[in-house]
Amino acid sequence: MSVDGPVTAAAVLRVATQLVDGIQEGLARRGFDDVRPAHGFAFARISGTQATTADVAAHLGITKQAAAQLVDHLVGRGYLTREADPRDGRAKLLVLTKRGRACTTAAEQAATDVVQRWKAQLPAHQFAEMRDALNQIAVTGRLRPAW
Amino acid sequence: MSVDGPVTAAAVLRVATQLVDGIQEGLARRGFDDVRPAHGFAFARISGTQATTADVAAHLGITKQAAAQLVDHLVGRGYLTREADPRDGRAKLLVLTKRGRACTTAAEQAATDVVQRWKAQLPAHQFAEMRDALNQIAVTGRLRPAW
DNA sequence: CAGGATGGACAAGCGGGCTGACTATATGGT
DNA sequence: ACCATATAGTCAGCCCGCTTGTCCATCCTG
Repeated sequence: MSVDGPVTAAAVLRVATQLVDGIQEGLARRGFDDVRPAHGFAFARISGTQATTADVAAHLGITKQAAAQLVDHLVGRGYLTREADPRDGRAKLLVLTKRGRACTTAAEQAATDVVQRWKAQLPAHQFAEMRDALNQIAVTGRLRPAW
Repeated sequence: MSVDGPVTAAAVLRVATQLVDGIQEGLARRGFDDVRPAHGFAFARISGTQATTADVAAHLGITKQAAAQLVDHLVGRGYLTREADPRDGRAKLLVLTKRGRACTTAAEQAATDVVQRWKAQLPAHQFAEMRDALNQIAVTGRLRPAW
């Protein structure tokens, strides 16, 4: 471990870089060239349970002003709409448009493509072990849009 | 795979986030609170074979102006010095100071700490499988300081 | 119903990266 | 030997994403 700690760490970063780059590239190839990784994390939150801009901010670990700016971008590009929240006069619910849902799907496909490439490079049992191990150590972690 | 592609992808990102955050936090705890992840990647290049600012730029995938700025910061903070290159009158070799070497060591220790935590959460054979799998799929990837 | 918490917006600023232009030195072809 | 091209580094100006600070409107709790 005294030597392979840093090596394993570097491998993790390389793999994550591959993934992020692969998703970006796959999205661009599918016609979504105006979204950044952080937008994907926002989509992930919005496509779950109902979300407001403040929810997105908390999810991404950024200020609500920054989140508002990000949401503005996505609204302007036709990925989202802001709808009045019937239960809270202050809040505006973020709703994915058809294009927004298509982008989410495309991102999932692109991510799957990358994972599939990894799977093809490894014996089946080793891929499964890696996948399960990652899921296990990831449970406590939050998802950050930047480093 | 149709469902666990995205799940595995998210796990990779969470794990990478844990690592980056852990390194940052570990460095701060050891007294290096004025370095960012990108600086670590610069150190990695500089502590290898002799490097110039342009080398760092190429390694990080940024412009040489941006790299010069980053190097300025590290020189100002006492992590690096710029020395004349005896073989090229234009170039300035980047040399780690004692503090720079100490920071590199601290970063490696912090990274190892994070990996060690993962190791403790998994059966030994599964950790080994994961580590080997990551190393295998990482070989082709470059290391990006940002996404 | 008062007082604090929360969603959202506006303004200003910062930092890290970018492009563009320039100097000085190296290098390779004629 | 000379000139053309490439490269290391710097200066200047800009942009974009995010920040802090401030404010309003609406909510929830005592």
